[in-house]
Amino acid sequence: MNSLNLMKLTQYENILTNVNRHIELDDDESAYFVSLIQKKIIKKKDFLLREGQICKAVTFVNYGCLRSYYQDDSGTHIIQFAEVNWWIGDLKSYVQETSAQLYIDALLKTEVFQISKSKMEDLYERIPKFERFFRIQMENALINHQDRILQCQTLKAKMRYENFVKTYPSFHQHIPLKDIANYLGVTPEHLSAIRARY
Amino acid sequence: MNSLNLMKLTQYENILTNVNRHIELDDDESAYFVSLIQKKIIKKKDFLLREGQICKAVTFVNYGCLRSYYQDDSGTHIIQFAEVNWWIGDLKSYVQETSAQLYIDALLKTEVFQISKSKMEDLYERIPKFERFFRIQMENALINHQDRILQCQTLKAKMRYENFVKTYPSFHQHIPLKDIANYLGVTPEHLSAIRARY
DNA sequence: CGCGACGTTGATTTGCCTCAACGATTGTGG
DNA sequence: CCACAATCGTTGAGGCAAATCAACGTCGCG
Repeated sequence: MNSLNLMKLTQYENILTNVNRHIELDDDESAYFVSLIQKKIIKKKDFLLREGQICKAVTFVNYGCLRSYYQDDSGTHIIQFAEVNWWIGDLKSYVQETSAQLYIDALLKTEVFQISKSKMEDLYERIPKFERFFRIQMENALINHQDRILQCQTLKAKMRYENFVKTYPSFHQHIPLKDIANYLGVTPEHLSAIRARY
Repeated sequence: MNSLNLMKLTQYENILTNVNRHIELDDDESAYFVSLIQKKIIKKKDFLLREGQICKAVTFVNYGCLRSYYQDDSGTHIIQFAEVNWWIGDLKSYVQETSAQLYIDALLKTEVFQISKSKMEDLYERIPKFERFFRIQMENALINHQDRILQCQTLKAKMRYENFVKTYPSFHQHIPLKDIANYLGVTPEHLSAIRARY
């Protein structure tokens, strides 16, 4: 491991730490992994993905904040926010190689690390541990989604909002109220009314 | 491959076909895989899992129909139905080894194949392809859950019901209306009213 | 500075829930 | 095999949570 490699690794600290929560990489593996990464800066309000494109990479947020949403004639529907250390993408489009149904854009200036699908396949081939990593990643995402479905069906808007604030306290900083309302599945007016009642 | 093994494999046709949708197994691998399976019959209304237990296995439905639900003071909330060729479990409990929040019971006499967590770990060790299989499995489940969250937030009960019927036409056979209503997040009365308006 | 986006408030409407009552169906014990 | 109970689907009346529509003040940004 030479100093060039070390330099390279420091800027990838976030993502390496994230990966190391579930699998252990030695230095060569880390170096190979980061060599697959493509870095990208997205300006506020710019798009990382648009409906109709094919989502060809998995994305990790190194700083900033992204938002994925679905759009139809009845409006936009926010699926997910992704801050630092979150993964995001249009999974369906990525897996099935069909056109994306989601838009992904930036609420702030955001830096992401992307690994293309073909490089992901190389990665799985060369370091099979990553199959495990992304399986665990998917499992955790699935658990969160199950919780969200449950909440969406069983809780009134007030409780959903309180849970949201408790679960993602940091999201409040960047995310406008109307987006939180949208994510929670209520109108901004109604969320505003809820907050007015402390 | 001797005839004993062949005999063993035929009764595992469903699950092997299911696995082979995403990964290819040779005969030895198939034999090893099925050797990990524990078979279980669940009578109608009996439980496969109860709240508070730890979910120690992944479950595949060979025939019949299961139902997973969450229970609290406000009642029961159905998370999922699982017919033939579906996988089911309390993922959170399984992954984190915490007590289950879900009940799983049978709507019909049901046969399941189970693989315990410790055997799953052996399986991942010995046939790493299975990491891939379950990663894909999780990805697909996640895609479904995303769709469901979207529907739950954007569609009125009538549309949700129509989509349900279209997506899972076979579920109608076994599953009582009140359970479908519960799964969709509406009252049986309301669903009944919806159906009355053709 | 002026425009547009955002958060707030209020009046009205609506989708869905709650509660209650009633046949029809299923299942169970005698 | 029947009688009875329990469960299920349906219908209707009344109530509530949240949507819709509209108006208004504030703020950030070009």
